[in-house]
Amino acid sequence: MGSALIDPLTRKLESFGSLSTVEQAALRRTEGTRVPIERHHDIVSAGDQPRSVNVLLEGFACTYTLLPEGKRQITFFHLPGDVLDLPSLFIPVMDYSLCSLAHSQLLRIPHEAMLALFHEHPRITHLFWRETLIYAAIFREWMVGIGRRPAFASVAHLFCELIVRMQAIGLAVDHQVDLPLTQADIGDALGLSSVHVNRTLQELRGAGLIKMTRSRLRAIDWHGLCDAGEFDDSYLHQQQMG
Amino acid sequence: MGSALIDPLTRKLESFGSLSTVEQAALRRTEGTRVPIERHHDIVSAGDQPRSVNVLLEGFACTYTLLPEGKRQITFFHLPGDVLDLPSLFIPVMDYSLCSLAHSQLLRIPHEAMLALFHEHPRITHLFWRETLIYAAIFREWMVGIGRRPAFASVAHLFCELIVRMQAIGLAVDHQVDLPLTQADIGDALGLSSVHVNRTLQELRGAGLIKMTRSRLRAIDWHGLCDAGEFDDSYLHQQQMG
DNA sequence: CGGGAGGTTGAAATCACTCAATTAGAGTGG
DNA sequence: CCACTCTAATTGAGTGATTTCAACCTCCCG
Repeated sequence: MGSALIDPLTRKLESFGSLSTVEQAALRRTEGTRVPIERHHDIVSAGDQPRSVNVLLEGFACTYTLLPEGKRQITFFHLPGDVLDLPSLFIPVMDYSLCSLAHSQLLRIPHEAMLALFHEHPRITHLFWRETLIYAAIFREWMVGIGRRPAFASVAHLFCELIVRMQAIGLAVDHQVDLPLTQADIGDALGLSSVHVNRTLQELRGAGLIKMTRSRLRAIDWHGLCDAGEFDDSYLHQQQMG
Repeated sequence: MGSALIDPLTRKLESFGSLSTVEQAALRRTEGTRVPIERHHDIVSAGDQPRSVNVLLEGFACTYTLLPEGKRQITFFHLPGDVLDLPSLFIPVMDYSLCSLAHSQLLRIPHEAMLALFHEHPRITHLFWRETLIYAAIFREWMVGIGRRPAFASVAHLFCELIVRMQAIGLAVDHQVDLPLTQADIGDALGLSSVHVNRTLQELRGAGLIKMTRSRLRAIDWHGLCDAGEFDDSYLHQQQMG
């Protein structure tokens, strides 16, 4: 059943480590329910105690936290192949919320199935742990950007990260990606107001670094964009580059 | 040899999950070399490819990243019991640097010994993984603070986090802790200038929330401090509270 | 041809930064 | 025990980045 469905997960895991045929087969055999989800719907909310884990098969999602005054901080953008709520396997209560940013497809896998997979395949366990550690590296890089980089560099860096991550799973060609992000989303990720994001995007366009329509981002000058964002992809620890 | 030394690690692991006597014994049996380290010395640097892992036995350390222009972003404060460079087990090249903030004691454990421990004790593996996930939750909370909270709340939140984490390992009594942080360190962690940190600390003192000497922090009004920082300790997922 | 979400613009206000000088403290050597 | 020194804390003034508020525009979709 999961057969073709779980492919994005396999592809993602293989973007930073290799799997044996046996392990690939075990992943494919893992049971799960396909769940479609509309744009801008919560997938899991802070405080929930999930009994299953959600794999993003298609679409786009984000992790976020809401502050008392109503401000929002997005703490991660999830791409196809990501396990959205892996922490729920080891930490019963969710401390963050998840929201779809585009019409998406999820694969819902029961905790038991996931834990059985880990039990039987230690290398898969290590790959998932490795993924957790790479996410932590991405978090650190976001902290650097939010804390110490001015808006221009910060936005450039985010775009570089997303393009490289999309490329690693085959969803970007030629530094060009579908990005269903509003300027408010970008601002909430980088700690900026949407007005300031708007002006910063104009600067990036003016500098000839990017072209951007409603839902498509293209890096016209990839090296220039990397420079502007002080971007060095080594922290993403990709096995291969696109 | 590691016998008495590894205790802080055991205590830390038990602060968010329980260990059997067998598992505790296995941890105690793990070989390692004790290494003292001066204040303000790098323990590991970005780009290194360590063959061993460092446990902080005593003292205080931080993870940081240096930007081209010389700015620094601290991305984590490590307390006794923390494994400082666990990622090096699964990710060969370090993407961050580590620095001691006080005279400290390390326990250096070879990668093989660590991996053997994981191989033989799956529950220890899961506890360490759980620790990694809790760190990720702390990272998210830092992003929220850096990105969306004004300085006053941001500093208050950081102090709350450190006091609770110190309490969990028995190093804080009565909301009072030894904190060998300069105002520049605090600023580099929160994305603020040291001048602004100075003024913010004066406000916190003026509001009757804290008392602070060079290396000692005391929350005079714990609830007030939590309010000011919008602090809710659930994201730290502590097993027990001190 | 509305309606609504998201993008764009301008002006005023604010938070935080930089620069530069001064003070306080802790440790050291004589 | 006192000068000396270095690091860290403090202060003031001027600047700059980013926010807020509020209005207006534009595009997409039904």
